[in-house]
Amino acid sequence: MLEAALAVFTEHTYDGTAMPLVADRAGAAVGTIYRHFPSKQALVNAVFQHWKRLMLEYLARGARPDEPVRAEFGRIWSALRAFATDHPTAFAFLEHQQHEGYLDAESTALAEQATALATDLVVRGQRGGQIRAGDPAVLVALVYGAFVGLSKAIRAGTVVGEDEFAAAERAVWDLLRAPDRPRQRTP
Amino acid sequence: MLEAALAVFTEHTYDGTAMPLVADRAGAAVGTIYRHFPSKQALVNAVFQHWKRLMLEYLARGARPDEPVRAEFGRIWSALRAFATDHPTAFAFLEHQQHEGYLDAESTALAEQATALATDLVVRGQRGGQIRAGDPAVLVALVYGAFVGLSKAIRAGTVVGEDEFAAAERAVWDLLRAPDRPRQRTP
Amino acid sequence: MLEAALAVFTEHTYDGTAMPLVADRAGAAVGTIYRHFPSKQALVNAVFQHWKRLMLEYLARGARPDEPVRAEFGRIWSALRAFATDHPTAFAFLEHQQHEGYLDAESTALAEQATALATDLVVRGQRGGQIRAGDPAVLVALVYGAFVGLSKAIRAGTVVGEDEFAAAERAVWDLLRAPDRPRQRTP
Amino acid sequence: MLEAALAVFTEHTYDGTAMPLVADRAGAAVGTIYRHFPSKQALVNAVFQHWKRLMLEYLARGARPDEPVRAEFGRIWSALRAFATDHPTAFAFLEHQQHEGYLDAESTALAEQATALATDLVVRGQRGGQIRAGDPAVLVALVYGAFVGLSKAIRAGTVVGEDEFAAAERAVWDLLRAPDRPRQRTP
DNA sequence: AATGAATGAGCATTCATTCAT
DNA sequence: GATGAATGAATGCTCATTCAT
Repeated sequence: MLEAALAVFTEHTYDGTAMPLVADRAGAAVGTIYRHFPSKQALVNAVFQHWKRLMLEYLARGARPDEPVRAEFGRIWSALRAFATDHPTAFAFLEHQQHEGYLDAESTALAEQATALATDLVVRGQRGGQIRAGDPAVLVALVYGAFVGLSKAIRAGTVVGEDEFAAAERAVWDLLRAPDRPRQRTP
Repeated sequence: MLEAALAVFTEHTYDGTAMPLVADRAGAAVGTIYRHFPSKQALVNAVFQHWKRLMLEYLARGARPDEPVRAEFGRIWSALRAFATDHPTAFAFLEHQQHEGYLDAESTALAEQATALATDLVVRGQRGGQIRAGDPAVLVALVYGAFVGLSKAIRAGTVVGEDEFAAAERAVWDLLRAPDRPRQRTP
Repeated sequence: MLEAALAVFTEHTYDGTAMPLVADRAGAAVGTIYRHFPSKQALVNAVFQHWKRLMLEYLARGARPDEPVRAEFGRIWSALRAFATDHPTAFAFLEHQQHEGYLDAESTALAEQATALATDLVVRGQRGGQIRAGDPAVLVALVYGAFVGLSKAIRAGTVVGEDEFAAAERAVWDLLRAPDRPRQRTP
Repeated sequence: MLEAALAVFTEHTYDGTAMPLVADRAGAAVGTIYRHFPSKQALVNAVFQHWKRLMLEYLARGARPDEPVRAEFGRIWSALRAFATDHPTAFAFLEHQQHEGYLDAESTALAEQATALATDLVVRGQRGGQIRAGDPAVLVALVYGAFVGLSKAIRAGTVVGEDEFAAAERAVWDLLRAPDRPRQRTP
């Protein structure tokens, strides 16, 4: 049922989705949905939380304490990629802007958890000199934005192979990583 | 009226926006909107086209033929920044995903025009060796995505000063630019 | 303008007709109609009265006092025919049932005038023995109904030539005329 | 619900009838109507077909093969009378002109079926010499028109008793029947 | 627990009418 | 006098939600 709701919400927007449509897709009756979720809003939030949690699991998977920042970035990038590949609809749904209107506190908290994870990485990288200086929030925004842009392009039809994806990862790391000292000084 | 429509569409989604709401915001009656636009869909498209065109103007502004690629990137970045600063709501509206359902051919064409502009820059940069190899569509997706991510953060409350913005520009250029040869070879 | 109103009211029903449509057809602006008629209802009534009056003129035309009943019937039949031929749209409009909702007192009075004229003929014919006995209202209803049915068929596409029309007139007169005494009694 | 729809459509015209009005009359909510009929147009057609079919049943009732034409006419007349008496609103509804705009193919076919039935009778009567010569369509139009005119009068308040009705039937048969030969020749 | 018919507020859109130009 | 843009109530229709089965 969460599956069905995810599909139609992603296809039609929250406001553009009629409950009967969700029911049809789920192969259940409207009334049945209301037995499990008190309202449409509760349903989207359940959907959001379900997949955001799964995404967080992907991100946490294989994490090692004291992992080098560069490697951690690579692992996170791969995790995002895996999630977006395994659950493309879910990823599309999660990244849609304008969830603001109907997301509840728990959903918002979950979303922030993902951001916190990324911010933490950036901060550690900055401390260790591997990641360039500047507001971590800005860097996270740029990097996550880049990833979202890429996924959007993929969903829109751009074919991105294994190599291409790895190249993209390196490109984004170049966005993040501290510039070489010599380069900065010499004209 | 385009102003009012922009505001409410951005706040509430296309489907989430009721025409009376547009009317209220415009300080006009519902019927009046229908004198100017035959339907809600025509209205969003008018809004989309109006601001997309303005954005294209910003991007074209100050362009010089034979401008070096690095400089051109900087100018485009500044143009985007200027547009997003001057018309934050419009920028938010334009970058919303899921426009697909209701945009007409002309709107889509306009959107592609902007992408073409960016792709063109990337291709030229690749030919000249300033921009890294790879599918230009992927690079454009990453870069535009990064910019969108940044604007989203700004709209969400992150304060980004002049310096910070310039730093972000350099970071994104690092995403784009061809890596230094020596760095790749030496351990 | 009455012409235009007649046309659209006949094509679309009173309720189904929008004032802008009347305006378009009349080649005038909507406001202009309201300069001449205070409301849509006033307009239909003007239309109704205009053509009902004309129809009454047709019926009165060529009337002779002390004309034999049979001849008078023929003349009235021809008058109806002439009116329905000269102003087919007007005839169609006038004969539409369900005028009740919006016709005012004067329109109703005019309609009754036509009925009175026919009833008077029937009563005189009954007194003179040329027209069969029975409630004159019933006979008038049958005869006028027959004429309306015929016009409807014509408007629907049935082609009715001069001879056919004369034959129809004789048939309807047979409906009206007193049956021959001998026929009733002798087998 | 068909009952309620019939009532309001007959009182107010198709275009003049608002769906909430139908709902009120049916003692149901607007949405409920739309569970049973996909649109207002579908509703009128359902109403039309329901009663037109019933009327056809009335007409078919008691038909005998090889029934003499005169008797068949009487039976049909009685059937019409019975239908118009049992279902006066339905009869009024069915006979309103200008159904053209919204009736669908099936409704139209049903209407033609009734006409065909009458035309068939006339043709047989003409072959047997009982019914006067001439375009059967014209005769059917006159006769059905006469019946409609009568019903209209009745609905408008004219009281028509059993005898009166039988007399009307004879009068209309006189419209239809072939004139006596002798009458035509002798002065 | 599941169903889906019923509800009525709400939506996009139209239309009679007004009124500044 | 004529115009047609503006108005907002009303229309056909949809949809989140309820509830008897």
